[in-house]
Amino acid sequence: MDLVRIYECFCDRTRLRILHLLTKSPLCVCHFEEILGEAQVKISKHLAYLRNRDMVTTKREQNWIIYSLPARRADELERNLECLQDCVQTEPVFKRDIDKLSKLGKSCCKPLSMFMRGVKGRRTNAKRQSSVHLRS
Amino acid sequence: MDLVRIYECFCDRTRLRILHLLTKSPLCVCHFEEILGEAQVKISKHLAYLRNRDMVTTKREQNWIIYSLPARRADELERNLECLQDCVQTEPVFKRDIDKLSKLGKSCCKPLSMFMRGVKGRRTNAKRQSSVHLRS
DNA sequence: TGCCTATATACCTGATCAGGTATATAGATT
DNA sequence: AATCTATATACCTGATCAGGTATATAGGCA
Repeated sequence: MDLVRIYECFCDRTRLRILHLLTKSPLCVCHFEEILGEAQVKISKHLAYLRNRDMVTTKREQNWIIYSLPARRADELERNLECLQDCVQTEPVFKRDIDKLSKLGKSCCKPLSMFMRGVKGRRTNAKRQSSVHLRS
Repeated sequence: MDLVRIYECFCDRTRLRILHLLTKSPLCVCHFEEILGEAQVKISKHLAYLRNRDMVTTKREQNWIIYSLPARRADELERNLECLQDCVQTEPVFKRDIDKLSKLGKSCCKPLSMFMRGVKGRRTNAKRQSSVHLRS
């Protein structure tokens, strides 16, 4: 995977928040709308941007399209996602996003736990992933 | 330092190569021209971009402007520079740049070793210095 | 003084992008 | 079948950007 491509995906705040959230859990568009507080079209277009660059994968679950990080990630991507998780601590908005994520519950479409079936985090961030309680 | 700003600086290949080189050594514009094989104006404009975002600092040394990474770097920047150094191994162009860097010698302006010590009063005997030692 | 060298900047063009409004589409539901 | 819901896309605008050409500038030097 092209390094510059990764940074292009990282260099917009909305996309960075989306990717950061995805390191914690697969999510559908309405989750992002809810957590980021942004219009559907804006979320949708950033997701398309990421999808076009193989930065996220999708699957349909009834009415919803669930976005995930790809199961197999190039080393560079994995490293940068880890770096991102270390770096966001200095910027409150990312923490707030995670907060909202853990409080989502059933406020929007399906309980998150549904989306996580058959999705496992990868080695290094498995620990981090479990630090957010996603039970509905 | 704003995370997104960092990624904006990283998301162009020329800038990424410049920053990667700077993790090894301070360099002047003609060094970049030589190593990257790009026109002066292109290098200069990317350096200005980085300078405007406090990603690099400059000092004048006789005829040359020496670019360095800032001495004190925000945690996020430092982490991402380290991550970059880990990541570039998959892309040959970065390795080639470092190769060229170590072979620069006197082919262009001053021996690198000059730039690496914070000299101010050494103009008169600077010319005698011939050997190049690169921090790796 | 005036020229030289290294570097910066002004200006132009075409590309990409972010965000908005309006509309389309695919699958689910009735 | 028609309709509803979640999501995607077409189209528009203004901003930023990359790269090119031409020119400016600052300091060193003859």
